[in-house]
Amino acid sequence: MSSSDTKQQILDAAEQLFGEEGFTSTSLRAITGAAGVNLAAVNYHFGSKSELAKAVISRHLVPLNQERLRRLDACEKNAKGTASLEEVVASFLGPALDLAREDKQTAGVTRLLGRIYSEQPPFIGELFADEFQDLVERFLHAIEACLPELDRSVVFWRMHFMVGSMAHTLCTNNLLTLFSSGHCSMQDIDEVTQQMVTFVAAGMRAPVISKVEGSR
Amino acid sequence: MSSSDTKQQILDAAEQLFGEEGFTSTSLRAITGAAGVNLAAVNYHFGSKSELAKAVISRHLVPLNQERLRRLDACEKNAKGTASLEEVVASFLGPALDLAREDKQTAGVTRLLGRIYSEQPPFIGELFADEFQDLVERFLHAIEACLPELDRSVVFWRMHFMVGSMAHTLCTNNLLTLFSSGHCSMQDIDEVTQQMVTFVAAGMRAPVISKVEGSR
DNA sequence: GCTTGATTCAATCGACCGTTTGAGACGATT
DNA sequence: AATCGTCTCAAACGGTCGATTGAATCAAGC
Repeated sequence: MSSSDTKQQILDAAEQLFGEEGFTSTSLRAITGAAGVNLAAVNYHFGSKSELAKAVISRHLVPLNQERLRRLDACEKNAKGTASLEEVVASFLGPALDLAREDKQTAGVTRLLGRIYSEQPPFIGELFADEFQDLVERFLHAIEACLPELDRSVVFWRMHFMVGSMAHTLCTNNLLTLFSSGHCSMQDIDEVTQQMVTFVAAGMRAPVISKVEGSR
Repeated sequence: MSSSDTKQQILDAAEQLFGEEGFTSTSLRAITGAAGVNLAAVNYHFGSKSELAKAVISRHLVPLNQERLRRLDACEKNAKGTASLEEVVASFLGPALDLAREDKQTAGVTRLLGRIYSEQPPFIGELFADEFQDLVERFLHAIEACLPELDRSVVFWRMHFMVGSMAHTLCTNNLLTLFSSGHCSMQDIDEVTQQMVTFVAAGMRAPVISKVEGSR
């Protein structure tokens, strides 16, 4: 077994188990056991459990965010300037839901990516600074271009709600299946994407309530 | 120190630490240390760490869901039948955000309640069956009454997105403050509530895209 | 003042944790 | 054939974990 084989086996097993049980609840012994490699291999190849977790997340998060920007570029280019709000929202949400497509049975990556927001191991902070700063700025401007009448702070809030809808769907879709007695599931990713884009775009377009009216 | 004093100290400390660090990352020694009680007191008063977690969550979740239903009843009664969509949505979101009001500095309950969806300790399953089944049904019917043209499955999805926006805001609002360079924060809960209700209600009202149009 | 039940306490249990070690296996290079 | 990195392995390290024990403490009832 070559070096890279072992690294891949560890990454695959860790991704699965981190997604199922969370970061702290998953032991290196469980990971190496599932991967069929020696316990010491994690520290040899990755240095520590935290570095392994970073590697697991980056492996999918970096290409995901690249694809988001690629799709945003594409639809801005098509529109020769300002893309439609639905296209912008779909550029953000679509690639994330696409990850759930191949992942339907195991739900490893899906749950993991949905969970990175609410977990807060020490390494999460730097991850956001590295991977999300540019992304947020690009999408902020794209949405502002679609909705010029909105204050920037309102756009921030609505982007926050968009991320919440996505993250919640990625990591707790089984809950919805339970409550809906099976009527709603992640079987048809295209349908989920359409539902989410429709909801979020409409929420983004909501007229702002003036402060005077809101507080009387 | 009386028996109930010790129980309260433990509940308070556990709530705070579970919210900050998560369930598995928080040790009984950290909890009893912060509470100023003996380590064995947790197992004596609650039986186990899991039972303690259930008690911590129920202490706030049960009154929260009661308040939601109380507010829903109130606005349905005022409207003599069908309440407005904004009122229904506010009945669900308002009480949750109100918890963040007293909690601004410590963020114990807030983060904890936002996290119960994405964490999945073994006891979470029964918790949903016990505490959420009725609630979901009541709000489902209230929303369906406001939006009779929507399929039930669409209403389920949109309720799911509403819960996602709320949970994400409860447990990761510091992230939004970071990205928005401090322009958005949870300082003014009334404003956050209004932002969220506006967004969610507009998302709920979105016209459904017909399947034919969506797939061509 | 003694008894009784409820509570607190220090000490300890076995299990599991992440990490480290040093010896061996393997393949490529000389 | 000997050498040298790269990698794997069993074993062990010191610590922390949740849970339990049995003795000490306390308050209330008689």
